[in-house]
Amino acid sequence: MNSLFKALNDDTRRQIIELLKDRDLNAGEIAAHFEMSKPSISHHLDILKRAELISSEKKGQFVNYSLNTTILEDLISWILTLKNKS
Amino acid sequence: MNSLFKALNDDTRRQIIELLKDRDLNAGEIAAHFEMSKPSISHHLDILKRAELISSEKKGQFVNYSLNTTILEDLISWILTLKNKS
DNA sequence: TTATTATTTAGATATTTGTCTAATTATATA
DNA sequence: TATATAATTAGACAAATATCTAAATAATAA
Repeated sequence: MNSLFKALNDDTRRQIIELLKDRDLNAGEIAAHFEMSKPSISHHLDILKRAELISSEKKGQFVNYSLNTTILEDLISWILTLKNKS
Repeated sequence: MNSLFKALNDDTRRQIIELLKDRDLNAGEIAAHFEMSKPSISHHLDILKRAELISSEKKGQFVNYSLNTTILEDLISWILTLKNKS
């Protein structure tokens, strides 16, 4: 869960997640949405990947990224245990 | 949401939240669960409070803290919008 | 093969964060 | 009033983080 919370604790990364909600995008397309340099975006993608929030697949020169919502189940479960006070 | 994600991005703070899930505790009781100094715990409590994850009430010398799950609704909503790809 | 494009890696740097000790504030009690 | 207890604030410092530019890697196209 540590890497998950870490990954979510950044506005740029949350925006990337929301971009990928609509459709898969390659690294360049993602970077185009931000004023930040490509290496910085690459770094954010790496953190999201480590948290398993996104996955990547190389297609020729491009690297396609897609959202991975499975890991969010764990987060929801954790939140729900808090809400159901025992 | 920024302060919420920030607050959740720390193991000690998540443990504090889980402690408060069971029952309200004062600052000293919370600190007793950790090896960390009281000022550090106080600092964590402040961050949790700013995120509205906990609230505090002074009772004599003591300050009682209690969990505030209302704010977690927003988090769940955000997660759910990600899961329902549009 | 050479040049171009897409992406990541490496290394530097400023900012943020978590932690500590010492000092302060506020309340309770002898 | 003087002392003890609970908690926070202040200030310092090391570690982590986000960002940048320059260099490296990989694939495509001339």
